Amino acid sequence: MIKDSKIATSARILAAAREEFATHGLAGARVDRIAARAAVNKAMLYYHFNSKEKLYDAVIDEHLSRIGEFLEAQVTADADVEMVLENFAGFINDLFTERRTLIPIFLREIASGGERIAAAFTAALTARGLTRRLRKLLEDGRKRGLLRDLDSRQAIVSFMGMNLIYHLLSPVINAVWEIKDEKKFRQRRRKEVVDLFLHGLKVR
Amino acid sequence: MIKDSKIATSARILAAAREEFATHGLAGARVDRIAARAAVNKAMLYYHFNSKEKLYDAVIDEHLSRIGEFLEAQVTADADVEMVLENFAGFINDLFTERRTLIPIFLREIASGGERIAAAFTAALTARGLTRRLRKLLEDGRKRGLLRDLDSRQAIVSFMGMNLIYHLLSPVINAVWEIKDEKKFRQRRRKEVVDLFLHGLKVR
DNA sequence: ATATATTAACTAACTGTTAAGTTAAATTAA
DNA sequence: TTAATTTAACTTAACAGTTAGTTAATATAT
Repeated sequence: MIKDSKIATSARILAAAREEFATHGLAGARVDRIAARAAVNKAMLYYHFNSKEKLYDAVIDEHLSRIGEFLEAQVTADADVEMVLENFAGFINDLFTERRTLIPIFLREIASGGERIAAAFTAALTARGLTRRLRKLLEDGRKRGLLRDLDSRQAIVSFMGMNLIYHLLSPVINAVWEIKDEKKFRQRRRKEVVDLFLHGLKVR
Repeated sequence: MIKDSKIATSARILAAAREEFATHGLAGARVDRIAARAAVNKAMLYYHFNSKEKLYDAVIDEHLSRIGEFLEAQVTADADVEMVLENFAGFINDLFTERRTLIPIFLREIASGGERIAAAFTAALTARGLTRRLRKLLEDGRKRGLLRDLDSRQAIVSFMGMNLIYHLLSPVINAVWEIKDEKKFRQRRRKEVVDLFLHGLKVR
């Protein structure tokens, strides 16, 4: 069938490109290597994707739309602060665990300005009202005297940082803190992070 | 004078390389652009630094030794938890503010495995006993019933994350949270982070 | 039914350019 | 005078992108 083989080919190219761009970045990636890895003729990359840059764009877009799906699944539950924070921590964890190649691509995008990631995240988050709702949650808690008088944006950024840091810098952190069982450390982290943040947030 | 002109030339090349590698990464950097920016003939790069890779190494080493100096200055004060954490937050802040080009280079290094950064940080930190001392600090506080029963490594990693995140992801965070006055946000952050972490750490 | 045209998918070989790295000669300093 | 710098011009390899043509499947005409 034509359709099947078409999908298979361009999907194979995309998968190969994902790996190549993740390990070498846009400038360091080699079109010939992508073709070889996908087991297709190099001209097929140009037939299906027009240019190296456009292929890179396709890889980025694929990642971003996957993040969109993850966020979509997140919108449902609208419980208390604990629940929302735990969901968020889980979301970050699942996302970066499932999409191994996302982290290096993400890091390199940030290194070169991060405009497209910034735009995509802003659009994805505000479209679903997630920033607004997260902020409101903390501010309501504050008004009701349950949470401390902290700048909600600063607090949320801190929470993001606690959650993201190990995913972004695991090679460095593992070395510095002599972490042997990375998987275990990562599993425990989710709970520790929520606990620390909540304790830091609540009034005594 | 030989010495003066020698230093001037190779220092100019190094400075130009720092910028180039920061904006384009190793693979994306152009040797001709570095030469043009440094206002020297391209052959001078090879005369002074042998290869593009070695020049890149020199840039990395320069950054790492600067971090070493920052850490050195940190070793002195050995006060209470509050002081140590505030010093650390200040250290991170000063380092990344002073060394603008460090962040993109750092991010790209992590993206390509981060081995050299991991090794350098581990060596620099353990040589000065900073990891050990930081851990001991939290565990002593716990034994004396002042601090909560948290995994000290997880807590410190969280604190690192809170401190680093805005430096690493400012383009994204500014866009998502509509931060107009970046400088102000950054200034306030230091205090907010220490406050949140300490509150999260202390027993009620 | 069979021949003809059309199109998508694909390939091998090629091209032009870019960019790292070299060299041999000239200039400068001691 | 000789050693250290510096330069313009050059070489070479790698790489992104192209081309001209093939194959096989599908649609259209007779």
